[in-house]
Amino acid sequence: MSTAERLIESTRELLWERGYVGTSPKAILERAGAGQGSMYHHFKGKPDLALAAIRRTADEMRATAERVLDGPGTPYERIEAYLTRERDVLRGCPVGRLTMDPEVIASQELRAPVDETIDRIRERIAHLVEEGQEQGQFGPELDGEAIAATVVATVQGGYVLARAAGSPTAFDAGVRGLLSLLAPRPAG
Amino acid sequence: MSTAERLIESTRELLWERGYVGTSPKAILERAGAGQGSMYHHFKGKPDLALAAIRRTADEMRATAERVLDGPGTPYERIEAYLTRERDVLRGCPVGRLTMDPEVIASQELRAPVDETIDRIRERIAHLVEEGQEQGQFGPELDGEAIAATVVATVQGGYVLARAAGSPTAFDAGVRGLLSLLAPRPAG
DNA sequence: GTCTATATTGCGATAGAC
DNA sequence: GTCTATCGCAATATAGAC
Repeated sequence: MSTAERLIESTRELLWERGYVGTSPKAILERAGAGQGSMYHHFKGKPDLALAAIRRTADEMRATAERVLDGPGTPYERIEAYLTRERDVLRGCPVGRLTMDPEVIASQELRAPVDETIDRIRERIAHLVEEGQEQGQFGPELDGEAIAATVVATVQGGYVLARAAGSPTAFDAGVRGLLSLLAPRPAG
Repeated sequence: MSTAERLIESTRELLWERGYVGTSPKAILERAGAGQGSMYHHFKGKPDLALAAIRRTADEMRATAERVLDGPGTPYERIEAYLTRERDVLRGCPVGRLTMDPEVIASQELRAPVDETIDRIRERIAHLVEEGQEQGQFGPELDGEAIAATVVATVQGGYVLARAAGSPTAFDAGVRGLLSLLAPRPAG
């Protein structure tokens, strides 16, 4: 792996663990096994390197989510698959956690990949809910966009509950609760 | 307001805006209008001051939530009141945001008030769901603990969606979606 | 109790040798 | 391209005057 690659990968790990304000160039360099010069040769500085790392993490997460949401099964089953896919719950969401970072939120550039990724997933789920309605799996009274926001929020908030408690139990409970509310009508 | 009070209040504001790793003693002192000596006279250091601030914020949030959850109305109405109470959505949750802070999570002492507050609210909502079931307002197939986790997660995750988008719209959509799923059965 | 002065360490970036 | 050396400044804390 090239030095630039190792810098990006180290930054991704640290952004996930400690966020942007909690991640120092020094820590990145130590993890990547590189010196100061390498970083400033390949990147303009910390924000530039972080942007590359955030973009990659966001793209990866979007791909992972869409693989499940576009996979096999009924709309309900695909939403269920999205909600229950394996996650390292206590680590939190590498994209969502960035929204709690003041410097990410203050920067139009750093926030953009976060916004776009979450938005894309939300839209994909909204569309699935509408498909489910056409098939009679979900009631016609539901608003696809609103349900999609609830689904994504339950995941993102599940991480908060789990990390607060130091246990993934609450994440699983939140997902289970939502699935029980979403469960297809017997007529479905 | 005493110097110690001003230090705690300034710390609360900064923890909300920037988290623990993003908040420096210098910034606290500037906001409080105090010198280095005052802080180290009243508190053992940054962690000690942060603990006082977190405890107060957690206690306040718990009281605010319980005031609504123990207020008037049916179980559904009280959960609705909790979900729709006025919030400064783009600022995020002053308690929940701390779960994304590596140093808060690493410290048993700093995490405890966060854990206890979220847990208390969750338990109160779980109990409300069970009351609603006894009154036939919610279906007997629901699990109170799971629904409570979904409710709290929707709020916490709603902040994530809103901050990602730079607009409170998604928070409101998530809440609306959840309320539509929770809506009392017509028979209720 | 509060202040200023100071110590030590690390941050984020630059310079320039190799 | 990568390294070490260095810069200017802030983080966290201590010392000691007032």
